[in-house]
Amino acid sequence: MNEVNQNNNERVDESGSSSTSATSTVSTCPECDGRIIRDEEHGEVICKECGVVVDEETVDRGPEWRAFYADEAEEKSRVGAPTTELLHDKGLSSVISWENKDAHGQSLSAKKRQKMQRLRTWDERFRNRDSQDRNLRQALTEIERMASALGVPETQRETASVIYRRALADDLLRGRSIEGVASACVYYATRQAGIPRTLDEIVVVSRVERKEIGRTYKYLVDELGLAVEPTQPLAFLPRFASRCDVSDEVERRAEEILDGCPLTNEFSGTSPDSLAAAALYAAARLSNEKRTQSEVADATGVTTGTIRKHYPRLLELSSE
DNA sequence: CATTCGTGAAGACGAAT
DNA sequence: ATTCGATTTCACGAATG
Repeated sequence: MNEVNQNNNERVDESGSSSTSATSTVSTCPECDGRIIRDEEHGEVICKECGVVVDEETVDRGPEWRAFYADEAEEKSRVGAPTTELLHDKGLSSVISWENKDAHGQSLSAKKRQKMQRLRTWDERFRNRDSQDRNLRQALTEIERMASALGVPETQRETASVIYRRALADDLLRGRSIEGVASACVYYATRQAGIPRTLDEIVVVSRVERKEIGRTYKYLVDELGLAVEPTQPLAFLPRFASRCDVSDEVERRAEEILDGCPLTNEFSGTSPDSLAAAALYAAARLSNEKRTQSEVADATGVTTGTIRKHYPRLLELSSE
């Protein structure tokens, strides 16, 4: 009930901007100090630990307006207005009496009555929208709060918000707490981005039980027809490694171990975070940076027993 | 002495019915 | 909605270095 998150301290770059380092390799992430990797496929520079997209020296929060070369103009014109999903709009409210009387207390003609009835139904719709807005507003601050506590980058917060909006629009919130759905949205967003957090990690910053988050998540995925790829053990590795404070070499070794294991057959059904933890333990053991099982367990949220159970097979398969 | 290892009961989860 | 099978967790004691 203690532990967790000693590495999430916000570290702000006090030296301000400048730093005009050429477009060479950046090595540490401004958000979490993790390793920065160049993603050739998407032409992005990203942090493998938290998923932050680091473009040269700034985090890109908006559309790309500028094109530096002629060829880029086409590519970058994809964007529209620089909107953010994190904002909500205020609605106006008004009250319409239920009585069919005019301002003088006189009864209304049949025609006017019909008109008023139409107005009421519209009023009802707007009022309904208002309550949705309040709901949304609260949800968005929740998402913000949890995301920043977890070090989840902007883009993922936005997808979380988008999902929440869809859930709201599709009337999927009945009987569910705002927080629960918001938590599930954050969980989904991180998974979607390929930098998944554990349900346990979400629980730490959420006021909702793990069980409910899981249930809600599944519900959302089903109802909204969201496509989620099964989580890969490799996705957990960078964060786990940094929490165990092992060298890059050990991390790479753990990657190799996981690479060498066909997930489809041998390890189907084994939860990916368990495998990541086991691989990490195995890698540290192979190198001269041995960690105890309980150290790895504390850092990863996987129990010692589970690590024990898997690491021998991982070693076996990877050494062939 | 700390760490690792093996075990079984109990809970949680996904798939199938 | 319930049942079934597999996995994970937890707690314990034994073995190991």
